[in-house]
Amino acid sequence: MDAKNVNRTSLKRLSNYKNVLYKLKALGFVKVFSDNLGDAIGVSAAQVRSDLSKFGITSGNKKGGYSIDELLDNVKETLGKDEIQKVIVVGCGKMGNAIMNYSGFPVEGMRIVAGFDTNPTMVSSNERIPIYCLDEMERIVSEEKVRVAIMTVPESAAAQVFDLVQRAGIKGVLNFAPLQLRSTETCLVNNINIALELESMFYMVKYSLTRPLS
Amino acid sequence: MDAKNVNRTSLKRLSNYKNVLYKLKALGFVKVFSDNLGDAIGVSAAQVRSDLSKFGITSGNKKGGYSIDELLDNVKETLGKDEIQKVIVVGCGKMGNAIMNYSGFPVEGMRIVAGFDTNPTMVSSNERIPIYCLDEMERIVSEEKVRVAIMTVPESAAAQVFDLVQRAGIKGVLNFAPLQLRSTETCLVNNINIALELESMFYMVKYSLTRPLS
DNA sequence: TAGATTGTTAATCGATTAACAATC
DNA sequence: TAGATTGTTAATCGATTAACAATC
Repeated sequence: MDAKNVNRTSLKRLSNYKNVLYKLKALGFVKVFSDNLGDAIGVSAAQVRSDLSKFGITSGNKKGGYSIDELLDNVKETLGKDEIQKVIVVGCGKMGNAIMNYSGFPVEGMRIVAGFDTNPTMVSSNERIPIYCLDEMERIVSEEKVRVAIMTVPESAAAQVFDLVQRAGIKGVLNFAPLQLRSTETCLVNNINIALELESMFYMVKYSLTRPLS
Repeated sequence: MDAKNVNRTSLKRLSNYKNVLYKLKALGFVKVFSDNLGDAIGVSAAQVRSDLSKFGITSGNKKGGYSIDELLDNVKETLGKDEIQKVIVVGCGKMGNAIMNYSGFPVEGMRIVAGFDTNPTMVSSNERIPIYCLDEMERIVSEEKVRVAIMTVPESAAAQVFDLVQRAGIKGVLNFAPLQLRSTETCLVNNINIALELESMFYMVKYSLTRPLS
């Protein structure tokens, strides 16, 4: 695999291919062409083949396309879906609770194991997920071997909580706080700023830039 | 302004500059250099100047840098923050309610005017925002002159609701449903897929790709 | 003035696309 | 076999960065 070209964009496409493959499989399909996969997520067939090749997936059959089962296995293995991916939610307000109850996560392979809050008496509406006090984070993260956290805290708490999260040994953060956190040497941050997304949307609409977004 | 280079990435950076400028202003600063702005959001000074220039903002002063007030006015005008930006939330489950109560939106210039749901008897925890039945969408959107919607519906309803949203006259959609919607000729879609973001995060962490994300 | 910073142009970098040999 | 599709290489495209003239 050509690691230098692997970036968030190509990874998200790979995840997307996986979703499409599951759907095709559910519909009873057995084979798929790069052309079909491209159509399904709105990219070119060349892009699909280039992506798969980049991740070292070359199970395609000239003329015959790809076996869905085989391709799915390869993609799942590449994305690490062979093992269960644990994640914690830090900040159990409305947004944190919404994510803890989010139905869009794939059933297999991804699991929210705990929530954390300054006020842990608030109970997850999803009773299966325990909520702890922030200062128990290091213990739980270590015990459960969690490496990824979702941060849904208010802006005012974000910087301080990010320190805590890093000290707990978390290696990757999906940050929903409206504050751009910077990746450090040991912890990777992916910022999702809803206000920013919305603002860019207003602009695009205002100037009728109805071309597809990247 | 050089519209052909305007894309979501540069727009989000512009929004980011605005946030930084507000913070600097609050701290009592009067002047700022492209170098400072770049540091603040983690891009180069050249990128900052290139962005501003692209949006037709050339209020900089050689040697003196930029006046924060003047630059802020220019950025706000470019982003259309001179007028109030109305938005509706379609799907008032946990995620929809979390967004209706989201504290990260700038106080000025951005306002959620209504929520919509198949079951409109559920009341917004934020009492200021009324919740209507889906079939009232066209009327409200027209009366309130809304152009942008946030979609927080289950995957199973997404395609159908997207049709409804388009028929109501919405021109831009921020989609949180775990299903990639495609932009049409008249309606621009920005997909935010939390599961996808999380999955790419797992991968990056797994291979210790702790380089900053794009 | 001398030093420093902008705005813009040219150079670089990286990602997407087109083309095509290999081959089922 | 002939036609079609992969995997990869080369060409293209676009975005970022470096460089620098203009100038405060």
